[in-house]
Amino acid sequence: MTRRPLNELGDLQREVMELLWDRGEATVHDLRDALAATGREPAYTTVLSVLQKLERAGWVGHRKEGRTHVYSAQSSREEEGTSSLGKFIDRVFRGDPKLLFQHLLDDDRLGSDDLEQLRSMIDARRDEEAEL
Amino acid sequence: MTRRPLNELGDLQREVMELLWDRGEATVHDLRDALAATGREPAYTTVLSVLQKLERAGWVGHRKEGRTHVYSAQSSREEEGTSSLGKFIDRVFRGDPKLLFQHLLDDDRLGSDDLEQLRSMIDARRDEEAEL
DNA sequence: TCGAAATACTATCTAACGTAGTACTACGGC
DNA sequence: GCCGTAGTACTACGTTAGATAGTATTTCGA
Repeated sequence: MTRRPLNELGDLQREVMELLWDRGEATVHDLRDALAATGREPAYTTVLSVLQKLERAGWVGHRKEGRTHVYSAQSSREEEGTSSLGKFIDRVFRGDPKLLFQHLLDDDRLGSDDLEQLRSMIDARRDEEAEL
Repeated sequence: MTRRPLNELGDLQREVMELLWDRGEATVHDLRDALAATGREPAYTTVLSVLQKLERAGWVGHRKEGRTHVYSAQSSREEEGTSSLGKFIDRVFRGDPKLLFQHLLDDDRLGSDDLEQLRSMIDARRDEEAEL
């Protein structure tokens, strides 16, 4: 079973993953409370079901603490971001990251400060490569 | 009805869109033949159904030529790429394009030539901005 | 041992894709 | 003018997945 990328998870699933990534680990109750604070108020069993489904799909794992299950993400947000990004580039930009980048630049989502930062990031990356 | 982003279309739907973008326009038969060439062999009515669904969702339009419908994309691949990218960044990188960019760099999907190109792209973009 | 808390199991509703069959329409040849 | 064929419209089905939540079962602790 190939797992769907992060951006294709359902809203509740993604929110749960975000919470787990932020907290490291959490019980069903923790998550339910956190969700309640953001307006959603899912039933306890709803959150549990979501977690169990995420666990079957390999997104989360749990350990036992007494009788309660403490859930945590199986992979980092960074890893999921990367893998999700890869699939996204394949689908939308035919595997060409430069195309994506071009869109990013054209999209004036980035100010000139941002552009400056990007340059530094590229340079840093290049230095890293030079060291090898 | 908010249209799903490009990366969330089904495989057949996305293939059809790609074909339309490549060709400008095409009939059901054109598309069916093109798909057959790539291994898929959907029935004529399947392709038609997909097109009709895409049309309802605003992805494609058609004009009449005699009794046949000639389909074409309603928006450019560039536009769809951009809008799709926006949603993707929101979902996976919490709205921060720089985070995405960092992933791109770390992912060694890009060689040093590519990095050089990115720098030029940034500079070009900066020059554009300076002109305003 | 008994009750409360937690999880496991199961079910329903909705939406979307892919697939394709059947029904209807209209042009073009005879 | 009729009829077949090509084309589209309509409809249906199977599958998958998410969101939701109820009921059944287990187990810890007082």
